[in-house]
Amino acid sequence: MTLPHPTADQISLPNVLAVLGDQTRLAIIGYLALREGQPTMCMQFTDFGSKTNISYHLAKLREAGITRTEAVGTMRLITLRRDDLNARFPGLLDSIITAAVDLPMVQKIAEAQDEMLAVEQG
Amino acid sequence: MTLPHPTADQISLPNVLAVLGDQTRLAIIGYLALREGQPTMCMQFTDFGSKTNISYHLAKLREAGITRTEAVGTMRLITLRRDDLNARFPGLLDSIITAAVDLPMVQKIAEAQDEMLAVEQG
DNA sequence: TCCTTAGTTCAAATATTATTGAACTATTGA
DNA sequence: TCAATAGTTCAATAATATTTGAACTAAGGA
Repeated sequence: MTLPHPTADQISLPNVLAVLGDQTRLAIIGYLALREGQPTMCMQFTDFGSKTNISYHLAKLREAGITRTEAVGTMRLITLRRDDLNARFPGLLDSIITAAVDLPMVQKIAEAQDEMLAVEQG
Repeated sequence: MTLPHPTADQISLPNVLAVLGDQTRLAIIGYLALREGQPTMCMQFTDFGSKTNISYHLAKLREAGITRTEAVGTMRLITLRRDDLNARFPGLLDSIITAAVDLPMVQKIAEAQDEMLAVEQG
C-alpha cells in the first residue's frame, strides 16, 4: 500500500498555508522538526489528539505535500518534505519551523517524551 | 475612528498561517507587495470580491497583524506590517510574498490595472 | 444641505473543516 | 491460526468560516 503524495510542483502555497494554519498540524510539524533524523510514527502523535484525529491531520499534511508517509510493516514513518518545500517556496518551511518548535504544545510533549525515554533507559 | 491592531508580540503563527491560507487574502497580500510604497485603499481590491467581502478579508488580515489599516478621510489605507512580521517570524513574509506575487489572480489584476492607468494617462 | 463615495456591521444562508466512535484492513508475533 | 498492534475509512455531528444583501456611518464635494 503506497499512499498518494503530490509531486513537488503540485504543492500549492495557499494549500500549504491553510494546512499549517492549524494548531494540531503545526505542532506535528514542530515535533517532526525537533526529532528530525529519527523515524517518527503516527503513534507518537497521540498526545496531540485521538488516533483517528491524528490520522486525519497526517493525511492533510501528506496531501498538501508537507510530509511524506512511508508504510513500513503495520506502521507509517512520517518525514518532512524539506527539500521539496524549500525548492518550491525557499525559506518558508525554515521560518515556520523556527517558530513552531517553540509552541507550548510541542515543548511540553517533547519534554515529557524525553523524560520517559530517560526512565526507560535507567 | 482608529481600528484595532494587535501589537507585534500578539501576532500568532497559527493565526497568520490560517489567515494567509485563503486564496483571496493571499492575493491581497501579493497585490500589496507589488504596489508597496503606493498607498492602497480597499476599493482597489474590488476585483478580488464584493465590497462587503473585501471588508471582511481585510479585517481578518488586520486582526492577524498582517496589515495595518489607517483611516484617511472616508477611505482606508492598507499597508503590510513587514517589519513587525519580520521581527516576529524572520523570513516568513518574504518567502510567502515571493510566491504570492506569481499567483494568476494577482498577475491578472495588476496587469489590468496597469493598462487602465496607461490609458488614463494617455 | 443634499448627494455621493468609501467603507462597516449585522444577520442569515452556505460551505468547509474538525472531531468522534464504530467498523474495518493489514501486518506481526506467539 | 489467533490475538494484538498500527493505522484507515466511513458516516454523523459539531464547530468555523465564507458569502451575501440590506441597512448603516462618516467624510467630502457641489
